[in-house]
Amino acid sequence: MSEQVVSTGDAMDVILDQWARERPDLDCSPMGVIGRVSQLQREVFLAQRATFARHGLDAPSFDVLAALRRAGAPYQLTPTALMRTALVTSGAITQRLDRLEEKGLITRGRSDADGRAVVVTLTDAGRTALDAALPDHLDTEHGMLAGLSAEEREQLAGLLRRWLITLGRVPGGTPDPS
Amino acid sequence: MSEQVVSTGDAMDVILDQWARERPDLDCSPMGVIGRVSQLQREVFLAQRATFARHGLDAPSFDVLAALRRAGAPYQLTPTALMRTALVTSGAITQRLDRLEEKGLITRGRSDADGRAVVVTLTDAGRTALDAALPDHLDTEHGMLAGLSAEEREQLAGLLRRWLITLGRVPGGTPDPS
DNA sequence: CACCGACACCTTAGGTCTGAGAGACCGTTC
DNA sequence: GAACGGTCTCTCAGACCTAAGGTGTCGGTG
Repeated sequence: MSEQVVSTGDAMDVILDQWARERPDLDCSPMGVIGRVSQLQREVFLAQRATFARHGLDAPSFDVLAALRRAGAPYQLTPTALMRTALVTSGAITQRLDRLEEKGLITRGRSDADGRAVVVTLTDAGRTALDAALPDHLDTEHGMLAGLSAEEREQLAGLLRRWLITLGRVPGGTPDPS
Repeated sequence: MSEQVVSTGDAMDVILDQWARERPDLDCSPMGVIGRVSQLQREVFLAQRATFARHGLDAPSFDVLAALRRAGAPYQLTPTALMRTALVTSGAITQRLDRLEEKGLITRGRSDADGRAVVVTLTDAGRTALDAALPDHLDTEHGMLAGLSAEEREQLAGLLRRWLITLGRVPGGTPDPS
C-alpha cells in the first residue's frame, strides 16, 4: 500500500518520502527547493536546446550572440567580458568563439587600446541569426511558464531574485574598495 | 547616468534592462524566472561539488549512492532504475557504476530473475561514505537557503512543485497512450 | 521449439567543459 | 628604462556526458 502515486505530488515528493522513511532523523526540507531547481533547470535546458537547434545554434553559441546583441551597437565585447556574463572559464569562451568565428557569426580583432585584449564583434549574419532565434526562444520560455498564473510567475521571479541577492551574487560582484 | 548599480537588483535585472533598451518590442519577462533558475542551479552545483569533494565524492557519484540509500535495505537497484532517477543516459550510468565499483562503493551482480538485468548493490563502504556525506550535504543546502525566511522557502518549494507538475513531470511520467 | 520484437546493459566516437599553465602585454615602481 | 606583479587570451590534458550501435536475454507466437 501507499505505492500508488498521488496525482498532486512530483518526483521530489517521492524522494522526500523515501528519505523520511530511511533517515527520519534528518531534515531534508532544503531538497524540496534545491532538488526542484535542478530538475527545472534540466527541463529548461532541454527545451531551449530544441529551440536553438531549429535555428542552427546551440545554447553556448546563443549565449555569446545574445550577450553581444544585448550590449548594443556596435555589438562588441572582449572575451573576458563574455566570460563574466556566461560564467564559464576562459578556455570555454575561446572554444565558443572558435566555433562562432568559423560559422561567420562573429569576428575577432585585436584591441587598439590594449594589446592583450581581443575585440569580438557580431557580424551582420550573427545579428540576423540571433534576431531570428530570439522570438522563438522567448516563445519557448513563455510556453514553459504557461501553466502558472501571471501572479505566480511574478511571485516566483521575486523570490528567486531575493535568493540570488542573499547569495551575494550581485552584478558588480567585486568587493568594492574601502 | 544610471550606470550606477542599484543595490536592490541582481544580474538578471541588468540583462532585462539591456533587452528593454535594445529590443523594447519583445516581452522578455520569462527570462526573469528562467534565467534566475539557471543561475541558481549553477550556484547550487558549485556549492554541492565542494561539499562532495570533502568526502572524496563528486556529484554524479553522490547521486547514485543516494538513490541506492533511499531505496532502503537491501540497497539494490538496476542500472535502468538509476538511469530514470538520475535523468541521464544509460552510457552515463555505466560509467558512473564503473567508477563506483572501482572504489568499492557498489558491487554489480547479475539478476536471478532477469538474465539481462544487473543488480547494483551498495557496499558497507558505500553506505558509510554516503551517510557521512549526507549531513554535510544537507548543511550546505540549508546554508544556501539561510537568507530566506521559512515562509519564503515554503512558498518557493510550493511554486516550483506546481511548475514541475504543469510541465507534466510527474513520478510515473510515462507518455500516456493515445 | 524456432522466431522475432522489445528490452537491458555496454561500447565507442564525438562534443563541451574545467583546471592548470604558457606567452604576450600593461602599468607602476625603482 | 629595466623589472615586476597583474591581466588577457589561448593551449592542452582530463572528466563527464550524449547519441548511436552492438550483444545478449526475455516472452509471446505460430
